[in-house]
Amino acid sequence: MATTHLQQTLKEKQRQQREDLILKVAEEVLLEKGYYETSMEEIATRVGIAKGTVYLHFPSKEDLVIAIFARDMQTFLQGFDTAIASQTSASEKLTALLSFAYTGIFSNRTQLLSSILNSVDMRRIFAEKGECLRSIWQALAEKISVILEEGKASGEFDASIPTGIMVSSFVSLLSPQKFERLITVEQLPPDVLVYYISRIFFKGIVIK
Amino acid sequence: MATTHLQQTLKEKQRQQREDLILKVAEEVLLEKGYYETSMEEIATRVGIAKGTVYLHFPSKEDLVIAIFARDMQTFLQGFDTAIASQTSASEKLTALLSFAYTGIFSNRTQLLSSILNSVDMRRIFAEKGECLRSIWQALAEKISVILEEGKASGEFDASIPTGIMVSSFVSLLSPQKFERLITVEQLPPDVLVYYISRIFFKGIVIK
Amino acid sequence: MATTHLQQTLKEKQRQQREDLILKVAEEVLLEKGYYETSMEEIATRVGIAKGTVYLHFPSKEDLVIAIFARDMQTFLQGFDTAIASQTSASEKLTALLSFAYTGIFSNRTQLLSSILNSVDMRRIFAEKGECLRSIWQALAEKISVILEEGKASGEFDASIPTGIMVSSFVSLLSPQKFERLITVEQLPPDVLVYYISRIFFKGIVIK
Amino acid sequence: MATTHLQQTLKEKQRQQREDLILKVAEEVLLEKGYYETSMEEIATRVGIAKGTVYLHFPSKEDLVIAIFARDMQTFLQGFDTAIASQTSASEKLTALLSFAYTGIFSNRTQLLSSILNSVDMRRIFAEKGECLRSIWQALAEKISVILEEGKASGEFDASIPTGIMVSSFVSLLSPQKFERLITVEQLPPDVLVYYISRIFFKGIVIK
DNA sequence: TATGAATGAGGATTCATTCAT
DNA sequence: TATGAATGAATCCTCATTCAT
Repeated sequence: MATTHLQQTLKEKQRQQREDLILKVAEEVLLEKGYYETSMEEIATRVGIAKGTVYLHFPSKEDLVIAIFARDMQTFLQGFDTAIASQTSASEKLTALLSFAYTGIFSNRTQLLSSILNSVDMRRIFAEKGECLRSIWQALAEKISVILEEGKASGEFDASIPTGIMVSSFVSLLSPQKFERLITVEQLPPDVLVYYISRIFFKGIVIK
Repeated sequence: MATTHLQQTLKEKQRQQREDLILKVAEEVLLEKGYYETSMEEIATRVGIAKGTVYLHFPSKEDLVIAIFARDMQTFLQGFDTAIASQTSASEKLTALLSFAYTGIFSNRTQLLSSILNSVDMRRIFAEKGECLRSIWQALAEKISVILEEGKASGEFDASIPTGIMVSSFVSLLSPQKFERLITVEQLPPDVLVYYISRIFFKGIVIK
Repeated sequence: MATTHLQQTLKEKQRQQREDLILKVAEEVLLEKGYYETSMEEIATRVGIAKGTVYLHFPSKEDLVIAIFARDMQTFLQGFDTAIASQTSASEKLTALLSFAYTGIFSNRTQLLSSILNSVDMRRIFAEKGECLRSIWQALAEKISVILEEGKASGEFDASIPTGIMVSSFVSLLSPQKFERLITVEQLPPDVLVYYISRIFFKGIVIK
Repeated sequence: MATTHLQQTLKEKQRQQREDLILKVAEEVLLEKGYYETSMEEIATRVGIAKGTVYLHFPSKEDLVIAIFARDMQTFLQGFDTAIASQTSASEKLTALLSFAYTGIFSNRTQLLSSILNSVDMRRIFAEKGECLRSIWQALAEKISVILEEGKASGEFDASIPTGIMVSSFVSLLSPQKFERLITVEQLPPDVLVYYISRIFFKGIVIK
């Protein structure tokens, strides 16, 4: 019995591992080729399993992609909390977020998140199937919102600017798309980039 | 002779009109559905012509899409110049640009431009066929760059922030993607949005 | 009245000339590209007229092709008679025919005739529409048949070989397909080729 | 393990069988309709499988056709060797070849081979993709060449006729195209036909 | 459970033919 | 009469998904 149960758990663990591997590989291919140029075949091959096996984990290509994003956003949400945990002021928290998005292992995922979320194709998919994603996204926007409100309350941020616009602006600056060239081609160190972006977001480009 | 010539012109004009109509419709469908979910058939049907007729104007789906972007960017470039023509200070020019991007008839196109240019799928197509687009894009970035340099030279803008980062930040804020919800769902008037975005970009969100 | 009639004739002549030109050009393209790779568009363009104009002369692509072959076979039939006119013995006549097929301006057409008649595609077309062709072909086979019978009657040819098989064998050797390489690549002069082919046909390859 | 291996072999065998069936059916349709009138759809339907399945075996229509010819020529080459194995003199060998080409199950294939190889359309396809075919063809011509040279060396054949011309003539007489009518319409038994053709090729039609 | 062969809907593209001008 | 824009049937090919083994 106990053995059976352990085997159960072992199998479950293996299953989980494989699922994670599929998600990881699929994410890579997706980032490289985009949704429509990515075939289930290629994902399976790269993982080293058969096409059918992917379907044992995810009922459809759409669901697979949604799972990728769900996981990424979840991870992001967690990293998010970790990143702001050690910070006190609202602006420090936001800077820490930028840092988290542009630096280290997560930069690739941020890239994926924003790059694909922006595409019309993805939007359609999420519009139909991605209810769970929207809620995570909501949570994210809410967290940023809270920080901004905190900053306003403490007199740090300009309370006359609507929080919603602040959130959107911040999110815009958090998408690595537009800054990619600076990092890859012009070899700008990510932390320098983060420094300047936060400076712009907080103090603007105008000399006072 | 004169008649022939006029007919020539007339036909040419009709051809041009149809081509414009195809571009317009295709742009709409593209914006709704994205590249891969858009079929030539649907474009043709919506225009009210046969599939084959589309091919009389554009040799392939890719070419059609590239034509759309080329036209949009061209139009944008022109509107751009018009928009900044009557402005004197660098910050006024940038605000005018934001205004141009978010207000009036062009807002849809800005949407398309940024929404599709960001998709991985489009990137691949443009990487192969869209040399002309890259040059227009270069021109655009260059123009913004010039304005920012002007502002720096006149002491208006903070010269210690690299222009490249300023450009990317500005372009980020110029993509309507992230602000779309505010306009459509929360009914925020575009000019109010522009007011706040420019305020953030110029002065930041921190209280001095 | 007379003028009208002359004009009529003139127009008719022009029409005939154009029709001939279309046939000539179409024949060239056909020889180069084969039936299915040849488009009506290309024929028209090469002639220097519009696609629709071709249809004023030939109701369909199939009909155009049939017209080409009808003309070619007609020409061949005439050249045939001219070629054998000055010959007396049956074998001289056949040699003259080989010479006619492989030498001079007609070699191209012989090529076309045999090359296309052999293709399955053409067969289908001729099976459906080419009744006229079959009759010309009949006439041709009949003429060769007559010469062979003459030769048999005069004791020149071996009467124990069925004439039908002789005809088919002769026609086989008359198709430039298999000998093309010898002429183009190995630069064998056509008349030398004719010399040897007739020698094989008449005396065989065995040493007596 | 053994089971797995056997299953492997079984599957492989089934796959091979299906592939052979596709080739066989495709060959039939091709012979009936020619390359361009043959659709992948029809081939699939006649085999009793779906369109896509054909593509599991052959990456494109062109490749399918090339595979047909490759197999046919291979088979021909083998039958060729078998046919001449039991013969001693050069002329007996050549007669055996004619017999092989016109008699029995291979007659259809000979038909296809010569009928399609002669069409301009096929030529174009093979020019692009059919390198392997050319080499097989070379081998065939070479084998015939060798037999003819043998015959010349043994004093059997007339050494004053160039071997190349002999080869081409022989190949011409080996194409069933021109003799088809005799067999199908006039009900001439193939072996009688072979008898006369070889007689013509060896001794000619002239009475000595 | 894992496989991968089979499916077939879907879409881009071509081109013979028609017909309004 | 000549044109060439418009048509749409036809075809190749892809790939997400299913299912027998």
